Amino acid sequence: MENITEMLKGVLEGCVLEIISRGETYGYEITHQLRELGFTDVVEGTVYTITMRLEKNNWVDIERRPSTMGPPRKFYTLNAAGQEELKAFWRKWDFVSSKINELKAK
Amino acid sequence: MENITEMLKGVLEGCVLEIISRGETYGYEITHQLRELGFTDVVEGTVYTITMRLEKNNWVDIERRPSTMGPPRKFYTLNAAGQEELKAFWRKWDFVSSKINELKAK
DNA sequence: ACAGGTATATAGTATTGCAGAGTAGCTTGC
DNA sequence: GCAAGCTACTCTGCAATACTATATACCTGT
Repeated sequence: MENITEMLKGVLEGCVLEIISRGETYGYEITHQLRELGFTDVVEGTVYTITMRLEKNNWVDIERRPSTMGPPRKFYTLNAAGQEELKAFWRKWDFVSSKINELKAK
Repeated sequence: MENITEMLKGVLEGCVLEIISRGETYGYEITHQLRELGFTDVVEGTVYTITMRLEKNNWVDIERRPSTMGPPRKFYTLNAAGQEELKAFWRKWDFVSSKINELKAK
């Protein structure tokens, strides 16, 4: 897919929230899930800046655990504030996407 | 609607392209059309930066004409490159929005 | 004269995704 | 033992974009 960078701004964070809400997970795995979704160019650095933001905003709980596959993993789970934020994200997404599809159809 | 600024990044420009493609129009009117669409907080300055970008990228033809309602208007029409860009925008939108809706539904 | 709507223009700021690189742990094969 | 390759987190600097705030200017109505 051609360059979709700008279009991902403001939605990638929401996608990460949604992925974490499905169950405890960590940065590297989130990256791979986003790529599997179709956003093939997402790199670890990008996801890292997002998870750092989630931490800073206190939307996630964190637990560090060792891995047999490499260095320790930092597992994230959504806390109450994070779940509120996720809801807000989908509200915004439904609004914006419906408006844009309206424009497209008209 | 709560703050949708970040979500508009990368799509607002496409909306402006679409609006211009419907027929010759100018910045101030584009702003009002976006507001009518539902993006009520869009201001003239924002649209101006977008139209400047369209000019810079040579996606529009420009004609300046006097108005009976105030200062002269700068009318925009999409040229061939602009129409290509509009098509590319919708391709990207369809891709990204389908992936996000897929994530939402899963 | 003044207020208010119409209309373009611009400087400065915040947010966000990305490129590029570094550090570190574990497994496999030579 | 050790290099290669995957796993995994971290950090810096950058580019793109929407917004804030303001300035300028034209016209109409009071």
